[in-house]
Amino acid sequence: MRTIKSSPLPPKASSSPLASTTLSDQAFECLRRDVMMGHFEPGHKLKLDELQAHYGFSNSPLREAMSRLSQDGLIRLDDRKGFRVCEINASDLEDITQMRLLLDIQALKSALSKGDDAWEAGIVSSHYTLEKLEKNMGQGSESLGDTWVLAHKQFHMSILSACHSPRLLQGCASLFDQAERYRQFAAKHRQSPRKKSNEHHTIMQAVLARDSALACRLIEQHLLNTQSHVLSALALISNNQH
Amino acid sequence: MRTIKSSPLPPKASSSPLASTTLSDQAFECLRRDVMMGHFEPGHKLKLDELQAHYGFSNSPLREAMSRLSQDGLIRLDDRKGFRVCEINASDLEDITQMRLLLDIQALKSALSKGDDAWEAGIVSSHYTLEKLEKNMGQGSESLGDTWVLAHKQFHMSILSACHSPRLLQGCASLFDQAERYRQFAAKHRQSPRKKSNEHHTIMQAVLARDSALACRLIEQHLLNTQSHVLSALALISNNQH
DNA sequence: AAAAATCAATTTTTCGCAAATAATTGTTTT
DNA sequence: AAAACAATTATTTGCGAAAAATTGATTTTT
Repeated sequence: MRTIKSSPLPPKASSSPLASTTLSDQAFECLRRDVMMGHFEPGHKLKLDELQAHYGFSNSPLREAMSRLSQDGLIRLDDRKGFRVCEINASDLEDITQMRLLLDIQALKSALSKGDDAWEAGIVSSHYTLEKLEKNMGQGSESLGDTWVLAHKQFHMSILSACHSPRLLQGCASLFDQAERYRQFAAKHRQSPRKKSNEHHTIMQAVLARDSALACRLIEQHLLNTQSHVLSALALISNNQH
Repeated sequence: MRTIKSSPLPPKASSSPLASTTLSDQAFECLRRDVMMGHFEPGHKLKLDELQAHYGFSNSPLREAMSRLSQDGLIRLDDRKGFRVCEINASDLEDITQMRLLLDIQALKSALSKGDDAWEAGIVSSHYTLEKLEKNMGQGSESLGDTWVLAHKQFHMSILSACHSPRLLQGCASLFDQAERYRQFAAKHRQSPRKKSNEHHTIMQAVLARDSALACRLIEQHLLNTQSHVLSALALISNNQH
């Protein structure tokens, strides 16, 4: 069962108005986005022909994009057996969460000590966008989920953005994408509607108040909540399929 | 000035007797090794023709290998300007070291609490190999440096190997490679001979004794020592070139 | 007759080559 | 001397061929 909802056909990346980038880059972004958004089922085989037909990119750029992606924990490359989207399971999610606890909290501490006024403004801005999007939730089209994911990532990364370490930031971003895939999967296979919470607002308040201890505690809880939420969804599904 | 010392010509990876792997994989390993070992100058442009001539791999496998490598912090990909080996500078090294302090120590704690007898045996074994290699240092050929690098990495990773988190382990390994590149660079541009130290032995003792606090402190010192050593070498060079 | 194994055919991945597109270098002209 | 232009160089990308794996079928054996 294939589930590709986005990206019509031609090299037309939705969020990249400039076409001056490489085709490989565009393919990379499209694929990363679609895998993260859960537009592909977890174990799905990524056949070259199908991707060519769906994206409009040709052999070489797609292959390069997937090669890059395979180093990022989203898709896997079996020797001589092609590419496939990484499978998901409980222990892998726990690994992701543990890493996030380590990296995100470190990045948060660094950001809190180094952030300036522009940084604070960025946080307020992205939070505003996120909240507004959540208010209109449920009515719009299916692509609204995509914009929420982007806004959600933007909010979290804006908080960490004042951290000076490029590697730490990239690690956090990469882990966010991997976790987001799990969240999307749980959201898709869930009957009860999304439970509203104002965790993001509370986090923002603590961050703006530069209350490091509180902010760290809240982020930690946020990550653990997400994990347990997805874990229970995973358990439900494996039960249903039995 | 090109400085490629290894890998004669054909697809003959030195440490991979099985030729059943993909050409892309072989190219990936060769390139990673050669960049890590410092066989390429830091800013060096990686032209397809040159690499084809030196390794014997053709266009496509090389391109895929470099695409993968570019996600790993060793080589860089400028849009439409090809690939080049990442440049080195003091602040980047500091970033690497900070990340290593974060990840390695976490992995060490985890390993210390989970390691079994086989784990201990692995540490003793790799340390023995490393020490033996260091005794014969300075007499052998130039490829002896390469084997030392491998043994050195093997020793450090054998300590961490009991850590259960795949992501943490991979992160430590990746950072090790990046740091190793700096170490190689410092070693190459250094007049005073390598100063002997028994840090590795001390670390091993603390690890085998499961003294977590001591082991963490020693690893921390080890990483910081390496950093300051390379930093002073970097400073010397930038002075000389002025 | 059923199960296992060998073999053939199709599908898919991998790789090399060449054309097209972009960037760089050197030259000429204003 | 500066700017525009032309020629060379290099990267990017599409395509086809070869190698490998998967699938399905036929045969053999129990």
